Amino acid sequence: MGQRGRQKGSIGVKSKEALLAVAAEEFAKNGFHQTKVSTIVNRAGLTQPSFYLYFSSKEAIFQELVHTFRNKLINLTKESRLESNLDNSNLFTKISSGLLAVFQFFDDHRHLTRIGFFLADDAKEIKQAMVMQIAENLLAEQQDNYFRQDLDMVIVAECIIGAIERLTMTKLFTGEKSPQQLANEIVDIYLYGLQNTKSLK
Amino acid sequence: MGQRGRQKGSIGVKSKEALLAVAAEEFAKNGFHQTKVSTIVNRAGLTQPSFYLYFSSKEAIFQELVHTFRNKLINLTKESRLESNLDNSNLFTKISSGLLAVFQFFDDHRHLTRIGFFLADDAKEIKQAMVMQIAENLLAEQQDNYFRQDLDMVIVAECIIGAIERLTMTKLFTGEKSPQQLANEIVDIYLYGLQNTKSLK
DNA sequence: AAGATATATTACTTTGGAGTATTATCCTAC
DNA sequence: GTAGGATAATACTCCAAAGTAATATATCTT
Repeated sequence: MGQRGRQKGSIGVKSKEALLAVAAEEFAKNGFHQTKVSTIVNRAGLTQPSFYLYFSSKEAIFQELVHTFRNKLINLTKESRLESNLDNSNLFTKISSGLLAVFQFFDDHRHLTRIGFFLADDAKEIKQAMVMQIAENLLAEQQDNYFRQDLDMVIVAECIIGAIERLTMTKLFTGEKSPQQLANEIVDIYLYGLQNTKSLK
Repeated sequence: MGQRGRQKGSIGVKSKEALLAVAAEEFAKNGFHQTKVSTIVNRAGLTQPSFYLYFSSKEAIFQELVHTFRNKLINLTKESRLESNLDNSNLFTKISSGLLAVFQFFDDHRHLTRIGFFLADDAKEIKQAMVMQIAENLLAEQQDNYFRQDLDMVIVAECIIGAIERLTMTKLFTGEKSPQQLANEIVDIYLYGLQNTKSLK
């Protein structure tokens, strides 16, 4: 238990990674204030001062996790933009695959997602950025006359992000639905609406 | 400033109400942990020990606010259920007026809403209850063949609550949109969908 | 083999902020 | 006008948890 001094080769990178991994888990489970530095270091097999060898404060390690989330998310966005250029499938599939990428990403990074998307102070801005990007895409399709002309696409984008938020927590993270299912169901609802077009009324 | 002893008639009810009002504002603005009991009592023109005359702990006053929110919301639900029975307008108006009531309520109780709907630990259950209720209503309309038969109404309800959450924060509380506008826009989107039915494709 | 450096520990300080012991003042009832 | 309950203030205690000073040990370099 807890050797002193320098370990073989590792140069402490392992300790830092261990701290980040445990911190992600703890923050995701308990939020920022409920999470104690002492818990993080204990679970990482270290002691308090070692923590401050790698991070200047509790705030700092939290921000590093938020940053990681944001960067990964930005990369995802870039990738899926490239893909969708090559994509000549129909509208449903096009939109659905974009959503799929998001849900898949959230599912693959549950802890980071809880931190960066739900807990962080900057979650607001992160979501705002996503809204803008979705609104932009929707607007393009609208101008191509795929969508109704009378809709405010920013509002639509807000609704979609709201739906994503909610379904991520209640259906994805509970394991009730797969990323693919959620992507399809959202597109189905938003594209075609609830109304029975063969309605008898 | 700050007389000692009993005040005329008031029996301390005023102090309690002042504390609740200030606490609602502070919690809504800064969240639970960032809010200090010392700030609450200062702003209410009292001192720390007086606080504990009315509430057993900081947690207790927060819970009382959450409780108030929940009760008001439940009353709202009861009322709007009565109204919708008398209502023989069309589908759009029916759904819209239900949503309007919710947005109107949130707008009228911004602090309580932030606390009970976004900050509280029980927010999850409160929303869950709303989802179930909406899902129930939707299901009835679906069985009457107003809505497509192939949709999972729980998922739809989740999406709608997500949209409500999001629009409440970004459009209602910022003053960008009125309750009526939001209610109409949501119904429009969800009922008819995005797709251009007169599409040229 | 001997610094030098990185990594870790033991044991401590500090502080913000929740909650309290005690005392004082005002109002009502008798 | 005085006893007693209610409402308030002064001046604390207490504790959890962040952060630090001083020190020890393992490995790398030459």
